[in-house]
Amino acid sequence: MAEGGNGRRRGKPTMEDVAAKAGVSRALVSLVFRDQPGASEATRDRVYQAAAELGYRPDTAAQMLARSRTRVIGVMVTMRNTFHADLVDAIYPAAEDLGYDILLSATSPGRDERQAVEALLGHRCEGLLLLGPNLDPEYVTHVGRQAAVVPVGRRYPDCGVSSVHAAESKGVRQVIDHLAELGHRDIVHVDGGDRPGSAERRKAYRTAMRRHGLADHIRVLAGKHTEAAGAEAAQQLLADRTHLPTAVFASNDRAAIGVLDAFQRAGLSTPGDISVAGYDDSLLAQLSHIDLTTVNQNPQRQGELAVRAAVAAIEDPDSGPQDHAVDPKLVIRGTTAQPRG
Amino acid sequence: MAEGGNGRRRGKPTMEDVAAKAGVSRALVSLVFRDQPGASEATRDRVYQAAAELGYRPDTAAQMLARSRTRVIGVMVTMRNTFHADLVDAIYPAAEDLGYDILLSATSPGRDERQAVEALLGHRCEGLLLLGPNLDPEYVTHVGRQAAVVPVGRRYPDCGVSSVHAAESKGVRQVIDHLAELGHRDIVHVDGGDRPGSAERRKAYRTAMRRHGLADHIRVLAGKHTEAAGAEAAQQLLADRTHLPTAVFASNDRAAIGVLDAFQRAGLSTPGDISVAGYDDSLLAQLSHIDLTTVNQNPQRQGELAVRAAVAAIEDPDSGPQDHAVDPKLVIRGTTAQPRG
DNA sequence: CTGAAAGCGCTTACAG
DNA sequence: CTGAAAGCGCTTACAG
Repeated sequence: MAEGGNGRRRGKPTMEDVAAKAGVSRALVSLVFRDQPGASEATRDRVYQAAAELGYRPDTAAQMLARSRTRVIGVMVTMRNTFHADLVDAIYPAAEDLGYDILLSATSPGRDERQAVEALLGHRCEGLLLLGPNLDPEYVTHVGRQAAVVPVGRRYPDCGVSSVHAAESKGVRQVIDHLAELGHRDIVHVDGGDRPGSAERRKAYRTAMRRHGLADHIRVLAGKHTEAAGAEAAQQLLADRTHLPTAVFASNDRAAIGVLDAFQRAGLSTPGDISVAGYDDSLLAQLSHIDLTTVNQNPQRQGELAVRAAVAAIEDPDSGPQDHAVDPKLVIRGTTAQPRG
Repeated sequence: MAEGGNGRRRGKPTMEDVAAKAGVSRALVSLVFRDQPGASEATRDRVYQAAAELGYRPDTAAQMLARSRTRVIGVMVTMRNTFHADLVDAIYPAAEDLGYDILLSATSPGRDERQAVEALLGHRCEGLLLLGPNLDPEYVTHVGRQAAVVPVGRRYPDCGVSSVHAAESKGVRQVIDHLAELGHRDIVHVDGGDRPGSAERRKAYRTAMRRHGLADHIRVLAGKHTEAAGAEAAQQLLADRTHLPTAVFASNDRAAIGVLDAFQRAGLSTPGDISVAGYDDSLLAQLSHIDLTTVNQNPQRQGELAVRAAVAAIEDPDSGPQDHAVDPKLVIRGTTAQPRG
């Protein structure tokens, strides 16, 4: 604030300026800012004081260059994805703890995943967290040679990279256990087609049904992780009212909401007439008027593990790739209950 | 791919390596990569070829440092905010057109707006787009001296910064015009308390009602831009069924959805018994089972203008601050219709 | 603690 | 086009 100037100050203060003002050497200022031993408390104070008065802030680009290390972890995200938002919430503090800086690069219409990744590589990220990637394995392998890549939410076996993902089968199993314990037998699964995680969830559904001796009740309807697809599946069920299931397990929350809505429009009440469960514990599921029973994938833990995995690979390049499976948690809300009768 | 090595390659290729491989000078490589005149087509090809074979990519940090210009625009965002996502979609291509790089910094629980901004300043962003900021004017003024700051969605008069925001009053006016033309007179407004844009929308509601000679029907209920607050406001209305309005205009979509839900639970149908309109044209509003009449704030245009405003301020520091008001557009969907009668 | 020096990977003139 | 040079703002070791 001791600036007094008007207009934008083009020449920003450098370490040199701080050193001059504090009456110390440039090397000492560098040392103080890096929190290294070798300066007395009094000197540190003087340096910080001078820096504050000048509005000095170390230049990240210069630091990166001089260190030949950036200490930056890049994160490829999709803004609209609330699960990614949850992950990012966990990633920032985890990175800070380990002394790393985070750079976000978003995919969006007109900016594909590769472009987002290339931008991060240009910034010389040492680590690269790929949230819900849809990149081909060859490319991931290639990028994995330039940075410590950690896909989150999908495994890339044989690409030489660590990954973090939810233990899908455990989440699905919890859902089916929950429904079966309530007394449901006719439990239909609306799947997510080729969407991430769908294949695992479909398979886990079959397995869990069999475990409960409900092999004969296995029934999978094709879906797509959209509300419309969920509604359509529900219409299919409603077409034969005499054989309505007592519960529907959808492959994600959006599809579950479509199912819910179609049932409601058809005059069925949830969970009175039919129970519905989703997957993701999205913001939508949490809305009080939806109040959907669903599965939380523990993004907090996944984000934290992803950062740690990247840092491990950066700091010890000889540590091999590791797959981290995070246990999801069933969240019981208002759309599941005992079947009528 | 001509790498053949195993394990992560620590020493990344530099311009020097490319020059050697292509058999040209370092300066020439620099020139080619910056797309400057002074190299023949054949030479350019050779350089690009060599770079591709080596997997060379210019080091952003080194470029920034050497240019004493970063050509980077930082963006402070909130991941969970879909409006911000829409803005970011527009910001990337707009920045690329003008030759700028984008750096995203997210706010999140445990990482406040200042922290997000400071991180961007550390990366020497020349421009700073603040999406839906809640920073105090003093701080904005201060940051505005270090970079070309452009708040989006809120004005900071007297802070010496340009801003981009929606022409709230025009959006509200379109909603009230629409409802009035349908024949509604009892139009209640559920406001957003102190949330961004709420004050303007509240005021515009009153003005628009007066324009239609509906001053006596002005009625504002306190809200909060949440679904719960919307539901609560609806309960208040339902408490006196004999004086139910024919239409409700909520200050944002989430509140509108709360209103919708409370009415439905009370056995009222929309738009049959009562019309409901929101604001934002969020993803929620677009869900087919909600299908909410609302106002689109034209994020595409706002994002584009924000980038342009920042670049204008960067490249011509003498251009004064400018406020850009973007016209919103009414999106008529299924929750509004003629009142019963 | 200081002070001088080299280097990180680029850009930017400049003489040839 | 080349080639040598200075500089961007730091870090890093090193002799004193």
